[in-house]
Amino acid sequence: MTHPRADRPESPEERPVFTRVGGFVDRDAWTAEGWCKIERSLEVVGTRSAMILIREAFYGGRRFDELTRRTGLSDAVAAKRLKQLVDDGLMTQQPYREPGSRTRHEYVLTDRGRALFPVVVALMEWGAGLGGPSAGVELVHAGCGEPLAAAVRCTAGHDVSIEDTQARVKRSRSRR
Amino acid sequence: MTHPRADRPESPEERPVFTRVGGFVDRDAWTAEGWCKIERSLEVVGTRSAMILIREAFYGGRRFDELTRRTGLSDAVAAKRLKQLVDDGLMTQQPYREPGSRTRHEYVLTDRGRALFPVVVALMEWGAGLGGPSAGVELVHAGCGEPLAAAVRCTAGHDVSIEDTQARVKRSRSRR
DNA sequence: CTGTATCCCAGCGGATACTG
DNA sequence: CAGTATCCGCTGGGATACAG
Repeated sequence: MTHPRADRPESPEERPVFTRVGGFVDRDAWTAEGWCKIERSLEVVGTRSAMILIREAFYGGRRFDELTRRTGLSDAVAAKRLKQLVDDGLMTQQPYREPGSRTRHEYVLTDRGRALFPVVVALMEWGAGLGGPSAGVELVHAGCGEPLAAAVRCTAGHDVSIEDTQARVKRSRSRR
Repeated sequence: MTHPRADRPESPEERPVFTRVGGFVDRDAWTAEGWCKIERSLEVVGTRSAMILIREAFYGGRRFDELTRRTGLSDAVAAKRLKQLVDDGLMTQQPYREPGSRTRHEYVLTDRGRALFPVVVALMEWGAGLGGPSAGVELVHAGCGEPLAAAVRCTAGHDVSIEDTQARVKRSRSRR
């Protein structure tokens, strides 16, 4: 049943990608009901404005003013996207009172938003490899000062490379 | 100079994000010349079509037909995006000859494309947390069968959490 | 200061028809 | 089979003006 099978045994210029295991899906099963988890993610954070607002939130931005100015987004776009991020549960608006002034709201990341940490790090790392100015914000480990890098591991704790990755279809005996 | 400073020392409902170190940038420096590495990434893989074509390439898709059918993209969009991905150096087109038929081209990921591995894994993992059908493609470690997860580490090898992350501005004394 | 409302344009992505 | 060309609707995002 879980018997390894190379889908295209010998290919020209073998550049390893995931090993496909079992009968692999085709289009019908794919697009059927949002099976692809990447597409699901992109429906929420697939826009430029969403990702850079989240970046800015990780950098510590909280107030509307801060978030728009430091992202360079227009008020309208920022407001719309922030509302969507709140609706989607990535941020919440918390009342906040500065001594002596009236109550404000601050946007703070929820756990779901904070769970994008590896995504943000991975995108930053990959973007750094594209060339361009090497200046900008750099993320480092507070403990030792070394820069961060995204890694892939299995839940058993092993480091996993692309060659060691198997892609298999998980069927969840759904009704119908 | 690199003296730690909490930008907003005590905030309501302290939800940790990155510690900002040094004078933090503002909008002018930001948008100036593409300093943000995330924005740089998004200019290349910021569209839905780009990401899911790359996903499909990781799954082993190579031929134009395969890539369009399994992504559900229209021919036109797939062709346009694939051309862009080739131009941007994420894929190459390799001639490929099936015994007995004429020469074809296959799209294969370059090293730069394959470097998106952590991004893909991180997005899949995050998307799985959004709910929806739990079926679909699952990535596992071929060695032990356990599912993959994205992790963040420093180059010294320590696991790094959000709380242990410092964001600092790297100025690269650029000309002008 | 924190948004909302409107107008506008560019780009994404689908559908269809056509080429080599 | 592997695209290209055209048309067209939708949305993202900027600008500007206005509101609480």
